[in-house]
Amino acid sequence: MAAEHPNITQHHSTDHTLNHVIIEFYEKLSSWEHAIVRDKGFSLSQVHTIELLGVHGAMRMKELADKIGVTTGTLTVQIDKMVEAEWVVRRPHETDRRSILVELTEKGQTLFIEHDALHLQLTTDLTAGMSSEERTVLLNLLTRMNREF
Amino acid sequence: MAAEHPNITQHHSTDHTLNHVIIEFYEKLSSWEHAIVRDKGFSLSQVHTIELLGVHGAMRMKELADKIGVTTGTLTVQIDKMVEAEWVVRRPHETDRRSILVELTEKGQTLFIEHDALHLQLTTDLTAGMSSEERTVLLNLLTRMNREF
DNA sequence: GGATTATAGTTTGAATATCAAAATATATGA
DNA sequence: TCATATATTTTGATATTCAAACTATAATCC
Repeated sequence: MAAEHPNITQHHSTDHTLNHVIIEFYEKLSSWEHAIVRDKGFSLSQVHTIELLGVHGAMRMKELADKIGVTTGTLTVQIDKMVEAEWVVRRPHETDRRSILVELTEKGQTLFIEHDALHLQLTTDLTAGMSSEERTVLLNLLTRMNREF
Repeated sequence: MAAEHPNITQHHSTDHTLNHVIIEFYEKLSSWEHAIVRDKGFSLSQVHTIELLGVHGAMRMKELADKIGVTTGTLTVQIDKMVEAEWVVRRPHETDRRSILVELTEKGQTLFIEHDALHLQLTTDLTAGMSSEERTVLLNLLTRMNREF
């Protein structure tokens, strides 16, 4: 048993290996995001909120809370602060008067675009050694995984 | 401009699309992990710690803190609790007397294995629609990305 | 329709997690 | 040796989080 990797036996199936590679990828992204976030003075959840709103557009509180993985109570106070900072606004849902939509302000958009550019740089760096065909294949495979979530 | 996706223009380059797919994948994994964690009564950081120690084996405090994305001060109190719960132990570093190695106990190993099984199930589900060749390609591409981090 | 149950969001108070800075111990290099 | 750098812990203040109670609206059932 290798002293430095006590929990990995040598002859995993592809599935096990793939699983660990995904976990490693997730951990590394998570660590990268953490570092970015701390530098900018946001919390991790706030950046996730900006990312989600930036990529998906306006969303209900409940939907957002589910996607981030926090309770709606937690999200309420978080969104309060983000409204205060003028990154997002609340507006009523068109058809469901219980619901509230949250969306990025212009300032929030700018933050999203800046943060997105950092992600793009990372993605570019990580895939620098790939051919354009390989990047296309990766895009295809990840898209299909996202659909299955 | 599509009302529901105000921030995504229609004609992105592959790189932009790939970037957003990676972000989406990360957000979804993060949300999944959050939900798992809340059910079990751990914190997200604690599970990351268990994952990291499980996959990498024993690690120094500093190294662990960097990978998780917290300060060493934060990690100290977190590890205190995990030692208390008998999931990990501290032991001196062989050559550097400033450093402390953290490693999983048998109980911690069991937790890791249980958590890892959930991840494996997720990975299996997400790649259920792929051929074995596609899974191999995915493994190859992700491994190369991990190396570039 | 009217009553009941479910869902969306907010508020509150307590518990927890986080950081920055100071303190201690050891290592490294001039 | 002395000065500087690194690893960890401690501390006190701040921020985050949850669960539960509460309000408002929607959906369902008789």
